[in-house]
Amino acid sequence: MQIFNTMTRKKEEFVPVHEGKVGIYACGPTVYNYFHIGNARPFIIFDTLRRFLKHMGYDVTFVQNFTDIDDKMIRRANEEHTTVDAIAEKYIGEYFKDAEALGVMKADVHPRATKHIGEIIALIKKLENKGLAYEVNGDVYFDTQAYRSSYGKLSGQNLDDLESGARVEVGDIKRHPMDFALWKAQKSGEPAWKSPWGMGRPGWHIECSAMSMKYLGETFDIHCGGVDLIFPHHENEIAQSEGATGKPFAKYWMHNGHINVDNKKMSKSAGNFFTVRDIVQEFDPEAVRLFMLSAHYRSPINFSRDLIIQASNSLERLYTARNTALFNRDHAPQRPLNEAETAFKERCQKAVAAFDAAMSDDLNTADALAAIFEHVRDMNTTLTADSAVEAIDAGLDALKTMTDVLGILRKDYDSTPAEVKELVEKRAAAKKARDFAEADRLRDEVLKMGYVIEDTPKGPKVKKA
RNA sequence: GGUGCCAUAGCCAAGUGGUAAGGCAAAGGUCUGCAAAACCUUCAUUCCCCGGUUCAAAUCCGGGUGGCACCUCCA
Repeated sequence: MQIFNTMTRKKEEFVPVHEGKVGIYACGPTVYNYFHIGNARPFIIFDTLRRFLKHMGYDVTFVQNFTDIDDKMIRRANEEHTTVDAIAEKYIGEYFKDAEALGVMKADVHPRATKHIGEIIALIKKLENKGLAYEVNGDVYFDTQAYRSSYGKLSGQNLDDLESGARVEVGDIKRHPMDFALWKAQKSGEPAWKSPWGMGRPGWHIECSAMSMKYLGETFDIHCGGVDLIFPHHENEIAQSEGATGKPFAKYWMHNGHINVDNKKMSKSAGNFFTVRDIVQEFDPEAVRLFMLSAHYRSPINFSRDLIIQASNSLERLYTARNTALFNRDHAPQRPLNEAETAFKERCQKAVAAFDAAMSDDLNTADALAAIFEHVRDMNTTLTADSAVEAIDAGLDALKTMTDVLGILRKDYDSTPAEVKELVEKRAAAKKARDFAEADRLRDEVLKMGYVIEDTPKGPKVKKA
């Protein structure tokens, strides 16, 4: 497949470091709160990347960290009058709830910074020995001057340009404004770990270097995250990792665009900030997922209720098509395919091929969705309750293959409760007796119970309202 | 100041040189006891504007206009 690599600013053919295997590191959340829809985008996008690579036959190792120690964590713990550890435990649990609702699979490894202090210290030590880090009063900083020639290659900026925009703080003890903390000396009341530089805690960037290399090797395939992480976070990860090992770090860098609200960046202060927890109270989480996949992952997208409703309606079309096929399948004859059905089966394969081609083009999910909708139209026009079971299965299998990659259509075709079924049968009898008033009354009753009746040549079909 | 991105129908959106995918919404029709769903038809001679290159431009080049992001540990 082709992947747009932020490092080269080009689409490149994906060639894994080890044949048949892919190692992916995704920057995960700081677990100080419920995550917001902006966080949800990379989770969904890179979960989709993972699913697609698996579908293409790769053995994928997916690593996503939890940042469980930093300023925000400490602040939150103080606000809630508890410990940083308790905050982490709580919001990691909440992360998994929301992630599951969105169809985001658990990573193969979810490393936490505080469980990798040893690896972090070892990495800092290595940088210190190479002359790329220095200690001041218990803080340790990365020496960007000593790494001058390579620093800035991801963000496409050199140190001189960066300096002009850098904020120099009064009383800064760093040698250079662009130097960044690898280790922070303990301040009173903060959690701290023992280190060669005294009690302290890791800086933000170093955890991702230490944990990604631990689980994926010093050189691995894909590193991903939001665009805002390009600088400084990912730039610093490269400096730390390649500085320490002398080897290339990640081969491909993928960055998703932001979600805006009213064309403005979401922010708490602007009051246009939505957590996933809030949104799923009102909308189907699958509609949120489909919304995220409806545009290319690198484009900025606007979030609004209207767009979630649009996505929700699109999703409905997909579910209806699947459920209709499933209903037809129950009445369909077991017989060899006729000519038209054989042609249909071939088109099913073509649909999946078109889907794969779209996804292979730097994860063009919008184009991939078009392949799904075209297949759905084909199913709706070709398949009936008189189609061969094999034909219906071909249609359903192709649909499932595609929607599984996108992580949508995850809900089963619910079985109808017995009391609803009974009313549906009574209505069918009334209808047959041409007592339409009674039939309509019973249909309304069923509707009140949350089910919709649709008449078909093979009898009534029931679905949730 | 430095570094980038974007502009396609009422809405969302794909399309990077060969004559505008797909979805939502809307309208008409077929089917239906009525519905629902589905299907058919309609819905951008045109892709922000002005120039240029080319047999050919939404796509390439130049210049505008408008919007957004990073350089603030924010995904």
